[in-house]
Amino acid sequence: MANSEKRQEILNAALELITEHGFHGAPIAAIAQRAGVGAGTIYRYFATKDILIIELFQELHDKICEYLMEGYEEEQPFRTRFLHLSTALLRYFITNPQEFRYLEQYFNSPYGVEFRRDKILKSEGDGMPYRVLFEEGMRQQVVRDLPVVVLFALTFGPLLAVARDHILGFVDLDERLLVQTVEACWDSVKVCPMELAKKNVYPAAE
Amino acid sequence: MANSEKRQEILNAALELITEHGFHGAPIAAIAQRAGVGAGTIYRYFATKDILIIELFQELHDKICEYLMEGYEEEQPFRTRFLHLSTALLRYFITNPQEFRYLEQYFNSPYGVEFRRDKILKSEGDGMPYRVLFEEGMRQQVVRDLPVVVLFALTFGPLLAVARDHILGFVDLDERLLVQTVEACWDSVKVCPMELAKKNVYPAAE
DNA sequence: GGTCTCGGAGTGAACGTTCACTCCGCTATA
DNA sequence: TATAGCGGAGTGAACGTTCACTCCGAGACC
Repeated sequence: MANSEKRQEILNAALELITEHGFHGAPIAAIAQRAGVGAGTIYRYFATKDILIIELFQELHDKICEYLMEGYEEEQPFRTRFLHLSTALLRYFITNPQEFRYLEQYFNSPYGVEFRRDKILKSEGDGMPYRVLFEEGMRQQVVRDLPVVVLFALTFGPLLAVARDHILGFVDLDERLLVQTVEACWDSVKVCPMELAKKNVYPAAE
Repeated sequence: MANSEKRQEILNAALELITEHGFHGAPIAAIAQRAGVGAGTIYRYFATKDILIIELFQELHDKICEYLMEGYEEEQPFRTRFLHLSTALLRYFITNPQEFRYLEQYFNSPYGVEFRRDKILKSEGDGMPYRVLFEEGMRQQVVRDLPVVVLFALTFGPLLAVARDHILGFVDLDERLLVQTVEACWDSVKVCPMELAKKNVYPAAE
């Protein structure tokens, strides 16, 4: 087994075991066994278990970002762009349940809080298509005038919840239902036409 | 210290420590110390640590249900009822951050999955005002025709996410913003007037 | 009333288990 | 043979749980 192959085997084994049994139910010894290496070998590639967990997250994160941007076009209208990103994200999750479960655990742990703190506080839009979409959309009165954090919550909250429920078997998200769900999310983020009309006709009323 | 007082002290200590450090960062020894009792005493009230965790959850759950139903009136229109429940829930969370953090951890663990499996599979609406609201709302074409699980996701997904972000200090949810957020949730759950009109005029188109 | 007895709640040191991590001998390759 | 990478038994710390013991207040008896 080549060098980098062994590293990948360790990451795969960690993904599988952590997905099945959680961070605390996946001891280094078990990861080593499933990867077909010795326990000590893991420490030749990752200084600590924490670092293994973080690097695994970063690999998955990069993979998803790449997937989301496939076929994404800045020139499309806001709604189209939102639907593209969100359906792609949801579709990725339900076709890669293992990766989803890992990410879910990661975000619901102190690791994830740190990650989000970084992302939110540094206000650059680099590589964050959603942020750009929301900020530009607010300027053009297509997206509600709410803090970006709230818009994120309105979008990712439902998406993560339905993905989880689908994977747990609580609902069967076929393509039609998936699109309906994402459209519903959009309706919570967009400025609805009636509100917009009211604002423009009686600007002082607000 | 009376008998039941001691039990409450243990529950309080567990709530504090688990909120601060997670399930795995709150050893029985530490809970006992904070509660001012011996480690062995805890096992006179709770057979295992798991049972302590589950009973603590049930106490908090009951408390919230009671709070939500204060001033709730079945006769009000759907939107009013939805806003009542959801603003109450969100307000409860941000004024009781410790309880929220505990519930969040609980739901994001195997305990929570079991709980939700029970709640979803038994389709009785007993003590579940949201479920009644959604099912009745769908029949009257006020709420979108989606699986109840998806409607739950559209509602609780954003609410939990913004509550968490408020508590972590990523956003400041004042009363105005809180209501705006809940209204946005409603817009993802309700049937929007244009859709309804379309459906009624061209019923065959769908 | 004073003293003795007893039941059971309370205690915390000790136990067995599990874990992340280390260390040193082994092996494959050149 | 020399070297670099690897393996897995070993290590100490930390955990949930147990159990032999302490302590105290309520009755029983004088």
